[in-house]
Amino acid sequence: MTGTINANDFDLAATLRCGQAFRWEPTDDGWFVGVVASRAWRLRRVADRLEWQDQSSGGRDDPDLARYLSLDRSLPEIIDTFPDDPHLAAAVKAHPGLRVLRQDPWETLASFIASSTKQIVQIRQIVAELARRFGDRIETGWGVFHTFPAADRLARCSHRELWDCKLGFRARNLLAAAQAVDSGRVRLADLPRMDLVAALEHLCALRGVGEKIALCTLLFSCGHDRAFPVDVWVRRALQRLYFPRHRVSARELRSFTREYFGPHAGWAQQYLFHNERQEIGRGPGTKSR
DNA sequence: ATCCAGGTCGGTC
DNA sequence: GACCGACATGGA
Repeated sequence: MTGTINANDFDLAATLRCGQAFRWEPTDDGWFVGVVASRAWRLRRVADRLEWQDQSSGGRDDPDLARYLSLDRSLPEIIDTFPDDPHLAAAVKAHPGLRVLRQDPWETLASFIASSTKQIVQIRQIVAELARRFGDRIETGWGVFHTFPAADRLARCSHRELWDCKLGFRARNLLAAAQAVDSGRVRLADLPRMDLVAALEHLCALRGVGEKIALCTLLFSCGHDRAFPVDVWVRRALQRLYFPRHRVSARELRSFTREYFGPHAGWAQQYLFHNERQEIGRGPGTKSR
């Protein structure tokens, strides 16, 4: 099937390549290809609309795509809630149209469990390998794809099988998480309607899941717009922009990020994160990365 | 070769 | 509470 949806205030490339999702790839003929809701898609910008195709030949139209891309929300209204400061304004101006996605909670949690002290390139490799080995195969006219394996599938993997996907010491954390989700001990479906603090605690019960990974999951897949994960990049940005005079403690940073950025703090975080990463490679003293 | 990566955990002081 | 090293692996 094919179709278009309204896509004002939307930057497809920035949204898919800003580090919140790990499975989208640009093609040389101008599309982005990936898998959402167990279906392969390709997407591209056409004028002020988003054109999409999926592999089904007569299947259903899908409102889930707009939801996945957060196109059902008003970006200007979200940005209006940001505090009025020049640093954040510059980050927003650098990538207007960047949106926080609503991804599948399990895929997001699993991906970020794999992310700890890994470069984004390597996270992408790990996630791709998990899908290739354990996901369901999807054939399309424009390539072969794999769904991200559900928790019950990974729960049946051996430690060695996960280890072989280059997970290293993260393998046992991912296996334990898969088993916890599969058994119902951790209930991802409840996270969106839980209080942010309660949801955070629920996820942090998992070994290998601390505040940062939990907040990424809650922001990128559960609609918790207030969740503000602080990683090395965001930490650097905040230190330089908001605390130039003294070195901030983790404690100070936590209270600052909880108070200052408002009800959609996580979106602000994503602008700062993406902007900080883009800075490298175009600033003076260019370190390539 | 050396450092660091979208961290977390279990020890110390 | 804060500071520190271990944990695996590979890219730069």
